[in-house]
Amino acid sequence: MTAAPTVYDVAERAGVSIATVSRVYRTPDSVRASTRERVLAAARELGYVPSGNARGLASRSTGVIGLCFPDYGDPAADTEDDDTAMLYSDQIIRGMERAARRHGYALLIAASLKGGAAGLVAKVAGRVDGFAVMARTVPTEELEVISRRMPVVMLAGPREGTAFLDHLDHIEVANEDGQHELTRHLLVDHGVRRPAYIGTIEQSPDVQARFDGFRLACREAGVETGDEPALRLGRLTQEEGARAAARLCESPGELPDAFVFANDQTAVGALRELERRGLSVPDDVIVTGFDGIPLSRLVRPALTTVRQPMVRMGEEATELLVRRLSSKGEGEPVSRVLPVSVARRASCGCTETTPTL
Amino acid sequence: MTAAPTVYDVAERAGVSIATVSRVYRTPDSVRASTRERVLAAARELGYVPSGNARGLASRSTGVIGLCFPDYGDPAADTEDDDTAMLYSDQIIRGMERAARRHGYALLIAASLKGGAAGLVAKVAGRVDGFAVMARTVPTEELEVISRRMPVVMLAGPREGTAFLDHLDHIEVANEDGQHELTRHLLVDHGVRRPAYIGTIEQSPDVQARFDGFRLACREAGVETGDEPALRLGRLTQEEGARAAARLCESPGELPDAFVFANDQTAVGALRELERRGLSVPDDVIVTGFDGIPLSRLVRPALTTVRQPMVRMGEEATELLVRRLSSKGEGEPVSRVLPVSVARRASCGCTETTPTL
DNA sequence: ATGAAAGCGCTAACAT
DNA sequence: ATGTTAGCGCTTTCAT
Repeated sequence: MTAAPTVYDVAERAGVSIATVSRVYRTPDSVRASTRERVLAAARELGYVPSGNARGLASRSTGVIGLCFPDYGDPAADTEDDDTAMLYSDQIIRGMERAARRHGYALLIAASLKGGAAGLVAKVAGRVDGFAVMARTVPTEELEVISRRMPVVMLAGPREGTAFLDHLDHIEVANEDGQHELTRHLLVDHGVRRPAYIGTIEQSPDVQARFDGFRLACREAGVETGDEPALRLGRLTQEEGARAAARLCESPGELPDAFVFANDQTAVGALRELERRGLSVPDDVIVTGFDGIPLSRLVRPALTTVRQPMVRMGEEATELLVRRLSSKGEGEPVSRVLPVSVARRASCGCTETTPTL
Repeated sequence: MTAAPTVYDVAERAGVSIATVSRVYRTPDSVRASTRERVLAAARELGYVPSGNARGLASRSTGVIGLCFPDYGDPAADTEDDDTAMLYSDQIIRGMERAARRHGYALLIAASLKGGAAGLVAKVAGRVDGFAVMARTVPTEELEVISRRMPVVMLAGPREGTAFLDHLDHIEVANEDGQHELTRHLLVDHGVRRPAYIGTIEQSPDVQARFDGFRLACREAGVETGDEPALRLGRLTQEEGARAAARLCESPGELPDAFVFANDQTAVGALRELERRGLSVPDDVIVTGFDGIPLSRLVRPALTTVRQPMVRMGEEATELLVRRLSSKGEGEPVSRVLPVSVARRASCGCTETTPTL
C-alpha cells in the first residue's frame, strides 16, 4: 500500500495551488475549464482520492448519516432459513440507505455488541452528521448529551422500553391502532368471544400499546377482558410462544377461541405447538401475531398479523435527519406515528391470499 | 446545536494537557486512575464526543470498512411485497456488518446512483480503511487506482460482467458447480431428456459459468445440447421470464421437459406464464431457477433452485479486509469460491418441504 | 505518568 | 479565476 497522494501532490503536478485543487472537487464551475482538466489529469495519474476525514474536519460535515441498532443476537431463525428471515434492522437499514442515497448521503451502520453498547454512540456520532437510534440500543444518558450537538432520531422499533427523551425526533408505528383493528376483525367478523392476549413481562411501550388496542376492541364489542394479559412471556421467541400455547391448552376451563400474540415469533411458536397437539387453526382456535415478518407468510396456516412498515420507517428517519441538517436543527421535536395494516390470512379463518407471483 | 467541545475544553476542565485526554481514550491504562476519572468526568459534563474525522486524520485509520453496491433500481417486487423481497445487497450488508462488528469495525454503505457511479468510490474510499465492491458497481479504472492505497475486495454477485482486476481479492460463488448439480438432479433423478437453458444476451461470467455447469451435466448424462442456450434474455426480470416461457411454448417441435433458468426472477415469471397457459409444473414441464431468493419459496409450486450464500459472502469479505488491514495488505491476492447448495422443491417434482415452523 | 509541539489533508476566508 | 494562510480536532513523537 503506497502512501496516498494529497492535494499538495496534485497541486504541484498540475502547477496550481492547493486551493484550486480543492475547488475542482467542491465547486468545479469556479475553476477555468482548462485548469480543471489539468488538475483532474494530475489527480488521475497520481491516483488521488480526497480524504474524507480531512474534508470532514475542515468543513465540519461528513455527508454521512448513521444508524445504531441493537445486537439481535443470532437470528432466532434456523441457519437454513437465514436469508429468508429479514430482521427489522435490515429493513430499516434498507429504508434509510435508499432515502439517504437520494439526498447524497452515505449510511454508516453499527450494532451494539452483546456485552455493552459502550462507545457505540461515540463511534458513530464522531463520524456522521446525524443519526438514528433504534430504541433500547444505547443509554438514554448518552443520547441526551449527543443530541445537543447533532440531530438524533429515535426509532421505536418493536419491543422497546426506554422512555423517550422528549426533545428528540421520534418515529413509531401505530401499535394500538393496529392491534385494535386486528382484534375488532376477530370479534366482529369471526365472532370471537373469548380471546386471550399473550404479552410480555416487562411492559414495553409497544407491547403495552398493543394490549391497549386489544382491550379497547374488546370493550367496544362487549367482550369481557381483564386488565391483564392472559399470559406474560419473558422473551418473545418461538419457544416461549409454544410454551404459552401449551399452558393455555392445559389450563382449566374453556379453551380461548383466539390466541392474540404480541408478536409473530411467538404466534408461530404457538402454531407449531397446536399442530403437535392435533388442534386445528383456525377451526379450534384462531391465532394472530404482530409485526408482519416474512416468516408469517410462510407458515401454514399463514399468520394473520399486523404489518409494520419498517422500510418506510427507515426512510422517514433519513428524511427527518436530512431536514434537520439543512435547517440547522431548528424547530420543535417531531414525533411521527406511521400507520400499520392488518394482514388477514388463514390463521384467523380468512381466505389465504395466493402467494405473489 | 451547540458547538462541540474538543480535547482542549476537556483538558482545561480536567486540568491536564490534551495529550492526556487523548490517552484516556486510546490507552486508558497509560493514565493514572485518578487522572483518568477526572478527565472522564470533565468529558461527561461537557458532553464531549471525540471527532472521528480528527482521529482518522491524525491516525490514518478510521475503524470503518465500506461496501459499494449497485443501485438495483426499485426492487422488481410489488410494493406490497417490499419487505419480503430481500435483495442480495441486503444480505451482503448483513453479513459484512456482523463480521465487522466482531472485529470492532463499523460499516459504511453506499449505492451508486442510477445515473452514474461517479464519485461513489471516492466518497466511500475517503472514509474507510478498506472496502468491498459488488461487481459492476464502479468503473474498473477507479478501482485499479484505489486498490493501490487500501484493501479492496471484489464481490462477484449474481449477473456480473466486469473482468476482474487480478490483483484484487475476490469472492465468488460456485456457479458452475451449482448449476451442474441441479441439472444432474433433473437428468438423473427426474429423467429429464430435453432441457432448455435460458440465459442472457450479455454473457456475464456468472451466467456463463452456470451455463457451463448445465452443459457439463448434460454431456455426462448423454443428453444433447447445443453450445448455445435455448434462449437469451436481455434482462433477468420476471417479465422477461414470462416471455421466454411463452416463446418456448409456442416454438415448433416438442416442448422441452425442463426450463432451466439462469436466475429465480425469470423462473418465477415463467411459472406465472405457464399457469396462465394451463400447463402444469412440474407435470408438463419442470422449471428451475438460480439464486435462492426468498420469493422462490413463496411461489407455488415452490421453486427448485441453487441457493447462494450471500450473507456468508459478506462475512468473508469483511474477514478478508480485516486480515489485509492487520497485515498491511501484504500477501498474494486471494480468490475465494463459496459453495452453493441445491434446494430441491416442488417445481422439479420433488416433495415440497414444509415451511419452517 | 504527563506535557509540548508538530503535523494529518483538507476547507474557508481573505487577498490578489 | 487563483493563491495565501489559518485553522479543523485529534494523534504522535519527543521531552520531562
